[in-house]
Amino acid sequence: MARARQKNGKDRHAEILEAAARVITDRGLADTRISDIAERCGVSPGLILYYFESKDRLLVEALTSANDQFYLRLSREMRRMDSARDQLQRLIELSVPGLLPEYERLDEWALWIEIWVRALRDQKLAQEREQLDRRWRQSIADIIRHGRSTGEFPEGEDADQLGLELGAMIDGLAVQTLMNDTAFSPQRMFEVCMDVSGRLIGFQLEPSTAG
Amino acid sequence: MARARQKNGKDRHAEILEAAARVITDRGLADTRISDIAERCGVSPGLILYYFESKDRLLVEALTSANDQFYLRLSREMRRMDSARDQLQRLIELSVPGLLPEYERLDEWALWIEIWVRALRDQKLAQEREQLDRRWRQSIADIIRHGRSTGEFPEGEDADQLGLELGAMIDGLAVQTLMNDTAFSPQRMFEVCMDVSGRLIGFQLEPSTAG
DNA sequence: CCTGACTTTGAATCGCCAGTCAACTCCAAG
DNA sequence: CTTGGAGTTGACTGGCGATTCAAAGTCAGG
Repeated sequence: MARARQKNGKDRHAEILEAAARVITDRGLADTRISDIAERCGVSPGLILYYFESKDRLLVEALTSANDQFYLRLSREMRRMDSARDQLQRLIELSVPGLLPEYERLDEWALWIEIWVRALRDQKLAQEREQLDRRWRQSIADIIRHGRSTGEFPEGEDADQLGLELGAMIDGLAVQTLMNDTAFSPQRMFEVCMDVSGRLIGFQLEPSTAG
Repeated sequence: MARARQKNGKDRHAEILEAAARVITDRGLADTRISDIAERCGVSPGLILYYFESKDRLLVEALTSANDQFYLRLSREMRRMDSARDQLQRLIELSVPGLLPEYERLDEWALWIEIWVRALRDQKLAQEREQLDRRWRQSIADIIRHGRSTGEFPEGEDADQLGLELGAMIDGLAVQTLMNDTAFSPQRMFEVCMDVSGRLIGFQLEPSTAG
């Protein structure tokens, strides 16, 4: 019920959310106008407010739902893999801004930073953010636990703790990478993440690409 | 010359920059109005634009100059200490949002996130940011080099590389902490940072507070 | 072919705020 | 005392953009 598809088969609600996420990525939250979103959907500005109570609500929903989709994609992939090491590698790959062209990445990280800024003053968004972040750390911790149960990884520090540490490092590095720091390429971020993960979790890295 | 003090001894330029930084911290970059800044200075809105070409320039300058001051404070403190371990600990203390009340911290990190967001679309600010960040990693790397030269720290991975890794982790954790994540206190961040630093650099942590 | 609910439009309204400006204060120098 | 320039004020302008709204359009069911 609730939000059914239109006659022509489009789900306007979702369509607008996606357009909004794209516009935010392009222009930044602060410079996103309703008419930009409308334009991207090929509809009139009025329609946007027909589907969303206000610009504010729309933007917040767009930010979180984009993140949701990233998470869904991630966990779908994780489920398909047996090896914890492969899972970890894939998680890192997906986390490096601009590493994989395949998914026409709309740079989730840019949205993520916008969430941070806004969550500082928006109670509701702050809670959502915390939820999303918990899930993110959890994914990492789960991989570690999985690896330990299969013997791929040695026992060691608390997995949740490691999830926190690695998650934070990935966050920090992703920001650098997103900023296009000249001292820093996506490839480099990938290597650093794998390397530090190896040292903190306690497994050996294959030398180079495929040793 | 250039920017001399006023008759009454005030340096309006600096005064406005500081007020701006404060307002940005309170209200967020997006909701900062010229009149807010004026109000905080106790002057009329017109005066703000008498001293700064435009709101935009003022805001950018406020963001970077606040960060500058953090750096100056940091390096001043570092110079006073001999022990690399003490330096590292102090650097981390200063980096944890809300750990030290002493410096009426205006939460540099909140400003830092605003810089990230804006640097994504502002070429000039992007360059400044990179400069500031380089300095930040450098500070960490310098401490490590210092510690190795005195024998406090063992030789190991490239110091600049470690600076990058630790810097990123501190960034990531600082964001979590700033967000007031319930799973996360300033104290906890401090411990995690010290712990991971120990493991990555290769020194032993004193057990607990003062072992 | 009607009817009415759901969609869509685009023009009109409305408040807000950056930036402008003419006038005023204050002071130092002559 | 002047005078001139820096500093300061606060009212005013202009444009922008969120939101509203009345008028159309579309379509399913009767």
